[in-house]
Amino acid sequence: MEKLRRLKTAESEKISHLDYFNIAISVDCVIFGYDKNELKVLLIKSDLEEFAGAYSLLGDLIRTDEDLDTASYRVLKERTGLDDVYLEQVHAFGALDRHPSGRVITIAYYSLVDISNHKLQLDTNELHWHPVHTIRKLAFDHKLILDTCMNRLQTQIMERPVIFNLLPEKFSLRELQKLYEEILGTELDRRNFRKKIAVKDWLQDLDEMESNLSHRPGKLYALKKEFRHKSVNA
Amino acid sequence: MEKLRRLKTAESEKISHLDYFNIAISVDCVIFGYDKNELKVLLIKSDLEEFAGAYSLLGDLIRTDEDLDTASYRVLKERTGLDDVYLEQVHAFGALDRHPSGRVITIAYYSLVDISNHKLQLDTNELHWHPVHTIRKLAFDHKLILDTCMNRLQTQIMERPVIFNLLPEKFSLRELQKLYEEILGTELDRRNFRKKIAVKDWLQDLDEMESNLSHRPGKLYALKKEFRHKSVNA
DNA sequence: TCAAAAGTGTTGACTTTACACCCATGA
DNA sequence: TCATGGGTGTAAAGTCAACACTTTTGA
Repeated sequence: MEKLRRLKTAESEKISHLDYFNIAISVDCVIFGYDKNELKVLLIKSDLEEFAGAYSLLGDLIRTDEDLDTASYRVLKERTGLDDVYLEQVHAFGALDRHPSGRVITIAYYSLVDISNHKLQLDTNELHWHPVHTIRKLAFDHKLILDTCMNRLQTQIMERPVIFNLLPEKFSLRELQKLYEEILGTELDRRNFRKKIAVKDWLQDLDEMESNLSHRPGKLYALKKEFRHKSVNA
Repeated sequence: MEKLRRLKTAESEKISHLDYFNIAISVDCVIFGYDKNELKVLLIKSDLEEFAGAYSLLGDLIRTDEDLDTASYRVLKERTGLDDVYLEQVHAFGALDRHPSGRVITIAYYSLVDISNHKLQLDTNELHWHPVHTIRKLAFDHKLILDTCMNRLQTQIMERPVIFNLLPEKFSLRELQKLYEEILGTELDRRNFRKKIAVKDWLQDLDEMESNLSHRPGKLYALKKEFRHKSVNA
């Protein structure tokens, strides 16, 4: 009762799979920024007739010679000129009808950029920052993707030092707290917040103070060097 | 300085994208089972010459007419005959060299099945349950995928009632605790464990007892109906 | 009567929350 | 001198971890 089984070679398998090579695959990036106490996301006017007037996330088809993370870095770099951003893969979306051009499966990433420190050329290409809380609908399934990434961001900021990618290198605890409150949608007690952050031991005291304020200046901090990672995998 | 911009139609975009339709996309399922106090994963002998002798996860290319979750359900059903399993998407893997046949991006799922309750026809197709802790290497990047899914499982069981998909409908608290310990790789205090589970309020007391044991029988419980979901999205 | 596991509460350590006053700065 | 936010500690509540004895069953 022994069974003989022919081993396929990779090459023969490739041929038998050719049928399946007509699904396209893309990355879409939820690019978060923080400016004037508001969490924002970078959107572009959709260039598809089907979604005329609607905004969409920034994305592109994946090229055959780049892996997933590389593809999303490329999208970010091409669209914003930035390459020191935080990137994290969140989820794959593959509903049959999610793209009117045909079958496109997309891998969603969120990324965090420090708006203030970078001057994007936004005016040139219909690219704009939109306050996250004002966004009601987007092209494709991008609202769902945005919400999924927003949830992920909310859980991540409690667990790992990612939020600092949204801030300038030097920041005060007040600025940090405001950002937490904006992302979580809650108010936090100042004393308890400071204790919680102190325990995590993420921050370096810079021995510098804020300036140009109409009130008592606070100390400035920076994220400790050992936590400055640009992305997390798996 | 107004700019005129031609809107593409979905159809025209499709044509310009044809170049990109030569990346294949698959799903791979980490199918966990629990038997004889061991967490196991269902593996198949790789049918690629390049990985002769190695085992791999169960996966398949995605068909053009099925979405991601459907594809992984299909893989499960085809390979195991089961369709009442828990499935959850975990991560997309897309390294350039992860598949010797060419560019294949895979979406990894983990799934949980109750081994005892289902008789798979395992002998027919080189499909076997392997104790998770004994697995050192797998074909492709499947060891990485397994580890990623294992981590996800560990965090999920603390937060949501997913673990019950590995158990028969009726189980004792001792069986449940053993399973937690096996997945987490730790020992748990019995009294504290029972308190923790009680607080979560996931269980229905069946007013039945174990039987055929050579020691004092324990009460039997079942997961409350409202928690019996077969998968979670996003 | 032995072996095995069921069932059950309390204490101390730790963590989290709520809360108020004085201080430094620029307008 | 006013408005704004900086900086700080404590007490009470809640959560978590450690720990032991009696009971039930079948062999």
